[in-house]
This record gives sequence, structure tokens and C-alpha cells, in this order.
Amino acid sequence: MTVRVRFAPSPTGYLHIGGARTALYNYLFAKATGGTFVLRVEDTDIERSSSEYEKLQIEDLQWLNLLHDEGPDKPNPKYAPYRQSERSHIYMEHALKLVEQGLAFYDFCTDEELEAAKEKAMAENRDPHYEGKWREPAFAAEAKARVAAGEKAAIRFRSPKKPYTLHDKVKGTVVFPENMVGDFVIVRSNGLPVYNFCCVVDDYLMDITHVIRGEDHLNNTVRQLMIYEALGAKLPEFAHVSLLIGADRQKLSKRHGATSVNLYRNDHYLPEAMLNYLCLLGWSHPEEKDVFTPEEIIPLFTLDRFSAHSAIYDLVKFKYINGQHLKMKDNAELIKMVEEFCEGASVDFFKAQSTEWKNKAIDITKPYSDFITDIPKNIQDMILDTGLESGEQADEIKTWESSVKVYQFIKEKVDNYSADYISEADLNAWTDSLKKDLGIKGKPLFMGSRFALTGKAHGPDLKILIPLTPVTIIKNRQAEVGKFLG
RNA sequence: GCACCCAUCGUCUAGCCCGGUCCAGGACACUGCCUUUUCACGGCGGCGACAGGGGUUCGAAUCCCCUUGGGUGUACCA
Repeated sequence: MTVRVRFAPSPTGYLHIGGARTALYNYLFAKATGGTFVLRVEDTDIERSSSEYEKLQIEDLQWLNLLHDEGPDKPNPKYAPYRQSERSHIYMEHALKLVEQGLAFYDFCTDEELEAAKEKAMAENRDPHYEGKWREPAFAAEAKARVAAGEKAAIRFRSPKKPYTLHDKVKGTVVFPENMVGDFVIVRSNGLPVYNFCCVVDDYLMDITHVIRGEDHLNNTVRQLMIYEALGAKLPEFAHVSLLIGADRQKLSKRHGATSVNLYRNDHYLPEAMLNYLCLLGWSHPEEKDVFTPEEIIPLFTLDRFSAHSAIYDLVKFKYINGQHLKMKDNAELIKMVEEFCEGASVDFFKAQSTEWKNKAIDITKPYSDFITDIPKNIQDMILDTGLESGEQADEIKTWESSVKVYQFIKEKVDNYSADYISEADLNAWTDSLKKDLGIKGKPLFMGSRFALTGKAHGPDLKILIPLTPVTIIKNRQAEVGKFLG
């Protein structure tokens, strides 16, 4: 049996990080087993669904490189169409069959009647299940006649009063007691079928072998189990993955920060880092590695390494993982990314430099960066910025009497420098001269010359940094340094 | 309310199914040291958890029960 899994988003908003995570798990499982990853669009809620969101969600999936093998844009004739809105006739056909078999029935109750019955049941401390007369087989003929006459009716599934057992790959054996659900609607009175019904019909007809989805569907599964049974369909394997929650352990929402994938995409997070981080929220690497690429994980991915409890979505480790993936990239790729994705004065400057310059600039900024956008930011701070660093270190430098000597010596050299950039050899000659001729050594020499050249007490190795810095900028800084030192 | 799910460092987790090798391991964060005549990167340490209570057992993080806490569902939403 070849594995077929699906990701079935509702196009009612942007792709959510929780959705991306379940998509990832389905994708990894398909790749790990040589199976097929199907994308199905669950747009039965016509009020909230839009084709625009469908498009955007697919774009986000593509950005994450979670490419589907089958879907609305890559149909397999055997299973198409892949949008539930285009499959209405299929659902109706099966719903009608269930009515014929007496496993479902037409219901003519009004919303008011239903609401009143529900309130009464609650008040009497009974389960608020359907109690209308139409569930009685005796009314079947009358119902059929009324529908034939054009009257609108919902179709309800006659729920068997017995317990159901689910063997879930994550939760283990779950027993749903009888009376957990009443006779639920499978087709609305407006003729549109409902999620729990469509889902089963589709998973059945599309030969889905493994249903990997969020835990929020766990209780729904009892309804689905009933429908599988009524349809005479073989049950797929189920894996109900725990949910992502906010730092307050509440459902993830806007107030917890960015919850949709496109926001991370716009901020130029690395897609492979996002996948890496999301993967770890609820699944663990067999060797406890925590930085890895999707390709590395595919051969290792199994359904028995999920944790059963929900995980707090917290950006701190995400940042670390993004940094690790960034540091794995080679310079050529990083240069391309900076030029393509980043903007600002430092990027414009960057683009105008030689390849050699770019490579060195990447070398010195990479260790300081977790995000691609940190690179131009660091280029700005380290190479282009003319401001002074304030704080204890700078104050300490000011107290050294040698600082002024170092500054004056270097200032004179820089003022008379004819090239646009100071060479490493010249810089070495200057520090040698400071050491030999002026007798300055140790901290005052190195810290002092760093401050005299950069206006800062910290930063990358001067020998690499200074040859990358335009002399004009150093001159501007020196005016500031001069004022600071008095 | 009722049903279902869950419960190991602040966070993500390993271990739990198949009790002893766990006075509980890793990672992030925080922190100390080393390296770097600076900072970052890196390396080596430190801090830090089995929710509580019963039971079973020679022995429980691991099995059972209760409590507490959290989550989900209970729609003619998905």
C-alpha cells in the first residue's frame, strides 16, 4: 500500500504557522515513505473562503518548499477535483445514498425549534442532542415526499448509539463513549455539505492512508468514524498532533505576535529555518539534533516521535535556529540574498563594491548575524556608521593619556592618505610605529587605535575591518573622536 | 455543565509503551571561564524539572487511581 497523505487548509485567511507545521509533518511523512502529498482545499464555508487566500496559502507553502504532488493545480484525474466547492455533487450523491439506506434522514426543523430544544435539554441537564421527530424512520416517506415537492431540508446523520474506539498514532487508544454526539448535520438546508462529512468522503475517495492533523479535530473524529463505517470505507491511520499555544498557554492568536507564515516570509526568515523550528515543536529528532535541514530529516521521520502535549510557540529559539542556518550558507548565496532581499543605504553601498570586498564584508558580519537583514545592519554599524560608541569602555579609553597620542598619530596618517581605502600593510605599519616610536603597547595600543579609527570599543578584527572602510568615513569619525577626547 | 486530550528545567524536549543502567540527558535563554590584546563566533562549565496525593512493587519520571491545572470539543464553522 502506498502512502497518501493530505494537507487540507481552509482558504479563510493566511497560512497559519500551525497549518504550516501540519503541512510539514504530512510532507515529511510522504517523502519518508515514498508516498504522495495531496493538497486539498476545504472551501465549503462559502462565506469565509476566497480564492485569493487559496492563492496566498499556496504561495506560502511554496516558499517553505512544501510542494504537493497533487492538488488543484496538479490534478490526478483519478481523484480530481481538489476543491471541495467543486465536489458538491459527490457529497450529495453519498449523502443521498445514506438517506436511502436509512443511515441519514431529512430534517425540517427550524433554527428556532432546534434552539429551543437545545436550551430545554441543557436546563434539564441532558446532552443537547437532536431530538426532533424526523429521526424516526416512520417519517421517512413523508420527508421524501416533501423534498420531492421542493421543500428545503438539512440531512442529518443518524448517529449509532454505541461507543467508538480510535487507535491514534499520537494519542494511543481513545474511546469515545456512546452519546458523545447526536444526529449531526451532514448537508445544510442550503444544499452545502459540512466539513465532517466532506472530509471523510474525500479522504475515502482520494485513498488517503494517513490523516495527520491538529488535535482540535480529535473529538470530531468520532463523527468521522461513524461516517467511515456508514460508507463502508476502510479507516485510515490517524495521528492527532498537539497544538501550538502562546506563552500564556492560551490559543495562539494575533496578540501573541506574528502567527502567519507570510509575516516571516516578509521579514526574510529562512524557510528551512522555519521548517526546522516548527518541526521541533512537537516532534523530536531520534538523535536529539536540533539544527537540521528537511532533507536530513526525511529519512528519519516517523510518526512515533510526536509529543502528546501542546507546545508554546516562542521566537527565541527560532532566532537561534535561523542564525544557525544562516551561518551554514556560503558567501555567494548570502551576497545574493542581501542584494535581492535587503534594502537601504548600506545595501546600495554594498552593491557598488567589488566581489572581494563583499566576501570580506560577509565574513566579518556573519558571526554577528541571525537574520539575513542583520548583515546590512551590521555593515551599517561596523563600516558605515560615523557615530561614537558610548559607555564604560569608551569612558575608560578617554582616561588613558595615550589615547590622544594614538588618535593624533593616526589622524595625521589618515588625513594624508591618498587612496580610498587603507591597506592592511599600512595599518600594520602604523601600529608598529605606535609601538616602537611612541612606546605604546597592550590595551591602549589596540583599543586606542580601534577607537581612533572606528569610534567604537568593540567590533571585528581591525585588520579586516579597516581595509573595508572608506577613508572618507574614517575621517568623519575622527572629527567626532577628536571632540570626545577633547 | 458534559465528553475527550494533556501534564519532565523559564521554553522546546529525551527518557515513559518493555519499571532498576536517571540523586533525570540534550538544546534555547541566563550565567562563569577559555579563546580573541576588543566584541561576536566557537569551546568548556554553572544554574535549572519528573504538578500534588494515594496505591502496586524489593524498587516508579516510568504502571494504576484521585486531585489540581491547562487545552480541545460539544455548530446547518473548519
